[in-house]
Amino acid sequence: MNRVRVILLNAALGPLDYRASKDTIVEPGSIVLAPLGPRQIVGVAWEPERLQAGEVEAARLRSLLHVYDVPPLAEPLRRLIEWTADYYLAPLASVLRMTLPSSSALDGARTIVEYRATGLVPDRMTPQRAQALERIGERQGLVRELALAADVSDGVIRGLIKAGAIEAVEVSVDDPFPMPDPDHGPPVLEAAQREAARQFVDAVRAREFAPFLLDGVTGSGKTEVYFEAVAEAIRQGRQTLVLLPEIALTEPFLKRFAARFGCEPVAWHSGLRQSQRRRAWRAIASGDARVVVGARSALFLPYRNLGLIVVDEAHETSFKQEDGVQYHARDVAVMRAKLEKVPAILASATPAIETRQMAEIGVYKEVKLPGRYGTAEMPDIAAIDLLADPPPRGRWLAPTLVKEMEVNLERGEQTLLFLNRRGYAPLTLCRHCGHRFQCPNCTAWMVEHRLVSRLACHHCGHVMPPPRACPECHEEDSLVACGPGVERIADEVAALFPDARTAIVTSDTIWSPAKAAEFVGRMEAGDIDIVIGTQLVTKGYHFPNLTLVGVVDADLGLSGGDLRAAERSFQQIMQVSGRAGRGEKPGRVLVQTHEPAAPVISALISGDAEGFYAAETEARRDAAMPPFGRLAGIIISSEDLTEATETARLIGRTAPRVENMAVFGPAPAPLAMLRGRHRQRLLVHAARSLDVQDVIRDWLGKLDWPRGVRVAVDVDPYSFL
DNA sequence: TAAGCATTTGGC
DNA sequence: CCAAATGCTTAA
Repeated sequence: MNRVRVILLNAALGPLDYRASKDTIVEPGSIVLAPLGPRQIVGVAWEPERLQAGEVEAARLRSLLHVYDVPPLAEPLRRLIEWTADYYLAPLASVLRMTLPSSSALDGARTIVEYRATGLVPDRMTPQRAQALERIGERQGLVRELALAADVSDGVIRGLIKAGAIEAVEVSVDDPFPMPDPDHGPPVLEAAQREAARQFVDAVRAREFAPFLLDGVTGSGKTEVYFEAVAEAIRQGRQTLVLLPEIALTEPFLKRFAARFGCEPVAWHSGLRQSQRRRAWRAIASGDARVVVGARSALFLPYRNLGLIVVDEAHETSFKQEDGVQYHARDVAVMRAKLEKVPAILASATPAIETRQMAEIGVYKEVKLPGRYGTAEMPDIAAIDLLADPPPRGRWLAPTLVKEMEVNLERGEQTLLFLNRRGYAPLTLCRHCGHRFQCPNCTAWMVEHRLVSRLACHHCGHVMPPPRACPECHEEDSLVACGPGVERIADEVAALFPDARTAIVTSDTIWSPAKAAEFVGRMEAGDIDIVIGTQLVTKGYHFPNLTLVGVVDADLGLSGGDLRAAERSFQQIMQVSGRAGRGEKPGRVLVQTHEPAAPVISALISGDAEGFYAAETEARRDAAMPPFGRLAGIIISSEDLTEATETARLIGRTAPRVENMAVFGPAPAPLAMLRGRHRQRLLVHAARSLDVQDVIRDWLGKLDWPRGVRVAVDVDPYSFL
């Protein structure tokens, strides 16, 4: 009898021991099916010495039901799972869940039976049989398909099978993915790109951990450069993982990849169907999937033979997972590269201060691309002072911007208006009694979406039809929209330029790779003159005829006031500006602001990115904020207000006194209610040298709170709501 | 996390 | 009095 320690896919349970018969060796990493009470549940065998479990005598152990016939999770991945659970204070089972597919994908290789000719001539030949054999030739398929192709009945085919002229072959339904060809479409690189590519190729060959920051302005050809590293990994028969921030980005990426390597890579994202997920997972686990492109969740897949990790648009905050295990995919990617002993390339035109700092102190190697590729120049950025040059009442586009749009339209060039606000208006109120429409489940206004005629909460998804009368004072037609969203800007554009063809690009209109592809197609064909979009359009698109960008409200991002507000605004406007003038025509960017003198705006206009970064970095250093200090948020939530506040107070009261650590709060979270749960927050601020996770684990581990109260720890938080 | 069992609630 | 709803325990 063997004792096997198993982590079950159950976040509430620690590791449990099971029995396996003497002759079945269950090595660590094996995926197993275990009985749990009356249920059967998937789990993974683990090194017993690495996990504590309650001692259960051998006689009481139950037997494992099954060991799945898939490759066991390799050691580097097991260590990554442990590290992630440890660092982000998450249950091992929750991290493990991101690695494993649904149980149907684990079942044995599913095959179907197909038929093909053996070349054997049957003893008894008939005209139908001769016709069938002739027409079938090399073809292989189901009986029905062969009969159809040969224009004979099923019976004829069956007869031939019996006679031995046609044989059965087992075929896997998990079709292999096409193999990318590293020499399919080699690019023409400029000198700086060649030098950068050479460093990456060398690193892939070295088979050692090597973190890089690939830093170059938008349009400098970063993708072509890291593609050379991907090509090298393919040549070595090793796998590459490319992380992208959002699926909306994947479509143009897949096209570029296909142009370079002759076929599309394997995509991994939440939109995959069950069968696609199964096929991709198995190909990744077997090593057959050579290049995998995915969002965050592709990070924990069981690559058998990883050779390279790339994080594209590495500054994107969407790499931070905000529910479940609150991990930062960029940071976990670097850790995985370290454990797998492979290079990691973080590519960005506007790297995060955290990443720049790592390059600064020499932990990451910085590889810079100096200018834009080819003849393209960086766009010219200017501010529009909304106090000096205000839009007419009830309008949001300043006359200067409108004039530029008009000129651009006449020239037949494309314009992009950027406003990071979905819907028509962020707030609706009654002009008679002042009633404001609030979400019943969240501390948030209901946002009007006029295109679908709904009021929607952007936090919980609650929707309602816009009422004709105010629910408070019952006055009819008294509701007014306050402030602009992209739909309202689109209305304004339609009023100003009735003949212009416009498109709204937000997560409401571009919610699938197919939608993104359609939009890209229309842009490239010149079927769109003016795009109005949210941050979705700041990402990775390349439209040569897009020459004017208008930032509708540059001050919006600064209102939140968290530690990264200025940095984020800067990155966002730099990225959206980077969409302009990517072809031969120069680009122009107009930034509407109430505060043209604000450091962010003046840095953008003067092009002094370095100065801005330096000042931000110093401010962070002075305040001992990340990356010079550490933060962790503790979020307490419950449907019951009293329980939430009581628990938050308990946690605050029992905060340990530790040197180099301060605890702030509890206080009601800015989003005091979310999805029907009342929320309280604490913030832990500590020195870099302190193991905050350990302190918090110890602190919360001693406490008890009512069922129904959730306490979540957000290590290295990005959201302070 | 989810099933199974015990206890409470409330409809008639 | 019974069925449904709610709560608590347990899992190797």
